[in-house]
Amino acid sequence: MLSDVSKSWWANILLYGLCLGLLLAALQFSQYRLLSFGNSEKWYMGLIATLFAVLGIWAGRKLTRKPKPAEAFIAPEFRPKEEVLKQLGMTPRELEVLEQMALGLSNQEIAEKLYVSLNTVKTHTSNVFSKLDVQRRTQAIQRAKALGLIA
Amino acid sequence: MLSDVSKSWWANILLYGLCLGLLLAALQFSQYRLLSFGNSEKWYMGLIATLFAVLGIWAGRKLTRKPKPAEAFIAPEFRPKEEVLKQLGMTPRELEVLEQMALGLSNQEIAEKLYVSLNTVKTHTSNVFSKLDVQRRTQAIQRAKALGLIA
DNA sequence: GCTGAAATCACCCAAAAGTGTGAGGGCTGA
DNA sequence: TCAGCCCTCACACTTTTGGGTGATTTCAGC
Repeated sequence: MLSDVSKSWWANILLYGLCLGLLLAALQFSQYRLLSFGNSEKWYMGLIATLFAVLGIWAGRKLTRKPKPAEAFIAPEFRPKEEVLKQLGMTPRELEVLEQMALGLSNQEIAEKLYVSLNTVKTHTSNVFSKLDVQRRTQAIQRAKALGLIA
Repeated sequence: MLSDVSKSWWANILLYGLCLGLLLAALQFSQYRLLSFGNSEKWYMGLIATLFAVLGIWAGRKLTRKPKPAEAFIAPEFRPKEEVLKQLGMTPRELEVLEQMALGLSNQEIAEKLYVSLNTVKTHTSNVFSKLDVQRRTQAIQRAKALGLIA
């Protein structure tokens, strides 16, 4: 099955292919008028070449540039990698605590934000650390980002 | 004065401009042979157009793609923003400690790595925190990254 | 030679973080 | 219904971190 990203990629290919085809057709059509102009073909050819070069640059930019958030086909929201989460056995609550941790909050602040006790947060953080195989929260944040668990 | 980045940019422009010029020259030259071929110009023109489209795509890619480490003109090493450092009054040693901190090391580990005492590291970290206007190391790392002080 | 910035270190104290154990309640699938 | 997972919380303990003060040394600049 196709992901959203690859689908939009194919849409781009089709779009630009269509543009190219149209331009080629226009080129074909213009041949008839051109021939009556005699030896000015040289300049005409240069014009066509330049036109296609510009088109190529434009297409190249469009095709290779990363889509900006505003123009993206799909929402660029962050999604934690589910397979990694499952593999580590990370529970939803633990991930939540991890996210707050990455925001620079203290355990106490996390507890207040999530409406649980400080001890509960400590339990979660401990579990997170052992699952990520780290000793400190700074390492946990690093690792979680590297694994794509948090933004 | 030109920065290294903008210098390489101009070098790219020159290079691709040269390629374009060469191709145009080749086009001019080939006109003579072409004319004797009679009405096969149509296909020839299409070929030229395709050629330039490909060239354009190639140039577009080259011009807009971020240079990879291996192919970059200049070393893509991280450079902390000097003006921000000066503005914050961050000393070289403090920055060094900050970097180690961002690697997830404890104060003790930083002390061993930098061959100083734990107390010295604590002094540095304290200074870093007050200069970055934060209370915890997690926040300091966040802020330093946001300010472009560390990678 | 004086001054100031930077780096070094010590000591003390408080707060936060991390470790380990135990335990109760809720929800779910076998 | 019952085992298993998850979430919750407590308590005790150690380690780490952060804050404040003060001191010494080195070194560049005036």
